[in-house]
Amino acid sequence: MKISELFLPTLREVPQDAEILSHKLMLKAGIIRKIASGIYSYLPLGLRSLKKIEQIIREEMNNTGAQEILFPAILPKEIWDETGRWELYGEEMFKLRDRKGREFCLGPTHEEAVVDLARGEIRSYKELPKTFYQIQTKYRDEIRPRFGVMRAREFIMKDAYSFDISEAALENTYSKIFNAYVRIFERCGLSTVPIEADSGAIGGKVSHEFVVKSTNAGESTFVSCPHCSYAGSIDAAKSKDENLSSSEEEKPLEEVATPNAKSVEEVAEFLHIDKASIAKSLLYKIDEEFVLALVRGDDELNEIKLKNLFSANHIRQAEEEAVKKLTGASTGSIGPVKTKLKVVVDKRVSTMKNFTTGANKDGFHFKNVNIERDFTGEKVADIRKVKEGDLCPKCGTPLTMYEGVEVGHTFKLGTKYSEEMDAKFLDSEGKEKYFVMGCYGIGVGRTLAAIIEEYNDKYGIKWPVSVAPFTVEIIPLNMSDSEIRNEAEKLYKLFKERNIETIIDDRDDISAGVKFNDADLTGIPFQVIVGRTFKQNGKIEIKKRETGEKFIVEEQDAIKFIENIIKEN
RNA sequence: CGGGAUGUGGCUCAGCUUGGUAGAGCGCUUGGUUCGGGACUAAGAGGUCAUGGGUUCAAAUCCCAUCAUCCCGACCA
Repeated sequence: MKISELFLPTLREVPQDAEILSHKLMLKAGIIRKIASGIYSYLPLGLRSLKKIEQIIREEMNNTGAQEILFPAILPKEIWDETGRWELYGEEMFKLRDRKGREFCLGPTHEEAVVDLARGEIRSYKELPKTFYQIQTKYRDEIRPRFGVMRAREFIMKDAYSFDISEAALENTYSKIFNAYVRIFERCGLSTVPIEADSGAIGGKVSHEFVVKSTNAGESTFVSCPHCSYAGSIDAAKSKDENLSSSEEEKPLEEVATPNAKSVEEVAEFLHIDKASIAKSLLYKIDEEFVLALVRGDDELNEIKLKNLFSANHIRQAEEEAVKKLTGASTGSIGPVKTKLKVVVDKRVSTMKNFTTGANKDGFHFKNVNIERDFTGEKVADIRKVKEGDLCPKCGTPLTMYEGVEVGHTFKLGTKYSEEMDAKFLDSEGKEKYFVMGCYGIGVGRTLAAIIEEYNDKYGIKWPVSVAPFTVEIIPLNMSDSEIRNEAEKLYKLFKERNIETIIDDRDDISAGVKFNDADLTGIPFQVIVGRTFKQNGKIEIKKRETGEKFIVEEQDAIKFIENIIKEN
C-alpha cells in the first residue's frame, strides 16, 4: 500500500473530547472517528488491526472445536419475552418497530437467539457438545459511553455459546475455552488476569472476567492475591473471615445526642470512637421491598452482593423521602433498633459487640447496641466490599487492589436459558433434558484499545507484530532523489513478494520530519529508512519501533533481518 | 438521572467581562526554494459563531429554552 493513496488522516493535535491515552492515539493515528457518542467508525488502519485480532480469535476458537456462525443483529421481541429480558434489559436495549408495528431490538447479546436455534435443531445427546461463536456488532444503549471504543454503544464482540449434556461436560468445554482465551490475549500481546466475577444480567453461577491491568483506562476494579492464584472482581470478591468475635460484656443500651454528626466520620469524631465500632445503616429498595443493610463503619456496602442475596433484578438506595417515611429520621441517623424493616447484617457486623448505630431520630445515636438483644437480623451475609489488605479467602495473604480493562468474560450458565426457553434434548436413556450452557465473550474493539493502552510511548503506538496493521513501513526520505526513490520502490516490491505486509511513505511533498513522526505515531513495528545512509554507503537503516533501536544492514540482508526478528517473537 | 464543563473555518484555540467590520496557529489550494526528526516563501480558498427564541438601533458577546459533546457519580457482560 502506498501512503499517498491510503486514507490515513493523522492529527497533529488531539480532539478535545478524548481523555485516555488509547482514545487519543486512536484518533491521532487515524484509526477511528466518532460519529455520535459511543458510536465509532473504523478507518483502514484500525480495521486492519481489528481483523488481525479477529483472525487470532477465529484460529483459537476453531481449535477448541467451536463453529463460526452469524446471527442477525436485529432480533424479535418474542424470544426476549420468554426469558423476561425484554423488560430486564430495559433502557439499555435499542428497541425499534417494523412498518407493521412488530417490535424488535438491536441485539445486546445473543443467548436467546442461540437457544432458539438450538432447541429447533438439536434433538439428541449424540449431537452434543456443540459450541457456536460469531464475531458481530452488538448494541447497548449505555448510560454513559466512555473512553472511545472502550465503552461504546455499538461495538464488535466475539460471543460464543456452548451446549453440553451435563454440568461435568460443561466443565470440560468451559476449561477448553478458558484456555483458548488465555492464548488469544497472549497472542495479542496482552497479559490478562482471569478473575472471579459477578455474572450480572447474563446470569449463571460461575463466571470469570479476563482483565488487563491498567491504571488509567481501568473500569473494573479487582483484587488479586500476591501469593496464590486467587483474583476476584470488586463485585464478587470475598475475603477470609477474620476472627473478630468479641468476648466483651454486653453493656446497657444508651441513647446519645450527636448534633450535626451525620456521616460515619463525623459520628466517630464526635463520640471519640473508632469508625470500626460503628455499624452504618443503609436503606435499600430491592425490587419492591425496602431493606436496611448494616455494614461496619469502615466498610463499604457491596450492592451487587446485596442484590444477589435477594436474587433481585433491581437495587437502588432509597431516596431521602422514603428514608424519612420508613424510619422517622434522615439518612445519617437511621438504625436497626426498634425498626419494622427487614434488616440484613454483614458478617463482620454480626461479630461486633456494643456498637454504635443511628437511633432513628435525627441528631441521636445508640451506643452499646447488640444483636439479638436490641434487634434481630433477618439475614447475616457477606455484603461488604473487599478492600485492599483484606485477607485472601484461599490462603490468607493480604490482597492487592488493581484497576483493569475487562476484555473477556466467560460464564457457566447451566440450564438457566434452556429452562426459560424450554430447550431440551434426549439423553442416552431417552429422557428429555435441558441443555447445559456456557457463554463466552470478547470485546474486540476493547481488546484493540487495551493493546494500544499497553503499547505506546510519547511518540505514538508501538504495535505488537501480531496485530500491527502493517509489519513494515518503508520511508524514502527524499522522493525527488531518484536513487532513493528507486531503491525504496525496489525494497517495497521485494517485501511484498515475501508476503510481508508493507506500506511505503511515497508522499513527495512533505519533509522527512513529518514522515518520521507519522511513522512513529501509527506505530508500524519496522521502519525501513532509505536516505542519507543509503546515498553515502548503499546501506539500509532499519528502526525497530518497539525499542527505538536502529540497525544498518546491507540491502540484500534487510528482509532476512526483519524475518528473523519476527520469528524470534 | 444528579453534579461539573464545553460548543467560534478541517484541528487546537483567542475574542464574550465592558454588545458595534469574525481572528490566530496548524491543516488545505497554487507557484518557487528546500530535502534525516512536524521546512521556508509568495499568493489564495474556507465560518448559518450548536439550534430556537428574547432584550437592543445593534448580539459570537447579555437573558431564556433546547440540542450535542466530554468529565465525575449512579448504572453496566
